[in-house]
Amino acid sequence: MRQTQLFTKTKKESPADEVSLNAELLIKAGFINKEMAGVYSYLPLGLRVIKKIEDIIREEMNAIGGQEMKTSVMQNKEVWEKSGRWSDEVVDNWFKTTLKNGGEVGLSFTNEEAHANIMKQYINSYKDLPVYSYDFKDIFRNETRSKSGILRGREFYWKALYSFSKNEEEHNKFYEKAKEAYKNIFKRVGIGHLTYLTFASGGTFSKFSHEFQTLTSVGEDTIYLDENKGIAINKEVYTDEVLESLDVKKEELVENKSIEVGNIFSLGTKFSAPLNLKYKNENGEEIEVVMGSYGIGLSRLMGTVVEVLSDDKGIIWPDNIAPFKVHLLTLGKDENVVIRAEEIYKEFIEKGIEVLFDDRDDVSAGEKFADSDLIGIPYRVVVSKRSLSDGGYEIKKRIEPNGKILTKDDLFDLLKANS
RNA sequence: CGGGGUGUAGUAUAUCGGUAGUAUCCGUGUUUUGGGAACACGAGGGCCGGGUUCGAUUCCCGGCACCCCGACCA
Repeated sequence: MRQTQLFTKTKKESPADEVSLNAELLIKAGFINKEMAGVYSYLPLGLRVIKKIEDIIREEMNAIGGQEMKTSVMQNKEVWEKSGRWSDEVVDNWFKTTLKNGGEVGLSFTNEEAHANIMKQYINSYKDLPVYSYDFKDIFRNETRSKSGILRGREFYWKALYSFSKNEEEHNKFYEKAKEAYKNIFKRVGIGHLTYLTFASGGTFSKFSHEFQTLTSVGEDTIYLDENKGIAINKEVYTDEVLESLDVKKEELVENKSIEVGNIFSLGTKFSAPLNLKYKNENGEEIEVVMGSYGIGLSRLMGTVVEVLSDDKGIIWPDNIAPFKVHLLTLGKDENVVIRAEEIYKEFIEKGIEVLFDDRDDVSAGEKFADSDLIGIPYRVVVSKRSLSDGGYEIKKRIEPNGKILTKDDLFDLLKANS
């Protein structure tokens, strides 16, 4: 894409009404637009990142048998009354509204009921199980206080998968697979090295739930990390008993602030019982379905990446979720420079390498570099009089201080080797 | 929901009870191009409602919005 065609522009000034780093950088670089507290629009660059994250999650969910669907945002009150979660006394952060005919609807704040209710239509026999359904969805929560940019919004984007299994054993097998899939996701998104499987409170049907916590000082959670074992314990379940059951020693734990980027949870029959979600086994007996829930906040994940990977110049996107792989810059209006840049731009496109081409001819070199650092695309390729007289194209990784001059063939070889 | 703070051009800010200033951004022109270029000219502003006052952007009251701390949540 040509930067002259991109309608967003970078801002030099930080927004006055944002303190959090993720919002500051994402707004300055033109990835998101703030609409109101806790509500952000995703602009072309930001949407590209969200879609990259979405693709990674989709691949991992499909790999463990997930089937994608899209559940409605408007939710049927009756279904939620059955599960006991319609009342404001039970859930106080619903966004609810009234229909013209007087009926009430709510906007999705979570998805267990929606999925389980659909499954009532399709799960009748043991032959129908297991089933793993998921969707990507905008979720609405009437938070009393949203904060930290896109880390905690009133409207946010998530993936939720629900597992429907015949029994505990079948459930547990899938649960372990989901755990591995989640590890893959955070690794592929680029924060695997900072993200830890964390034991948290489980509820009625299991001792623990599992959270994926990314270390960052802006996090809202406190965890106790055992670096060697690669696991952590949420403060909410940090007791001697728990430590013993997990075979970790207090002396080896380090307290950290962290943000929950995902969680997986055994639900047992908490929803299948009230919603009457049952199947018949081989003997014709009716059995309640065993459920599990597996969530990731994509918008929060994007914000977390920005929080933990940026530097003083701007964002540093990991290769897998960067809006583009290459940021191509021309310096100067020299005719030969422009011709060579146009040439290599076409070649990037032909080779299927995602490229943002800073083809602006009225912008100084310094400004182009500053913008490029702020936007944070992994590879910067410069075409200028100097680079051409030095023998080709300068390529520099965003995370490295210095670049090098390569011929076109070597440049494409390098990019190919790193894709 | 408790506590604290802030609302001035697109953005970031200054001053002031009496014609609202600067930077950036934007438009025009000339000269520039390897780390946010220079000059000239031009356009653009006081959250909403009420009160005090000859006069309010400024002071007072109410509302709304936004930020931060706490409680609560992916």
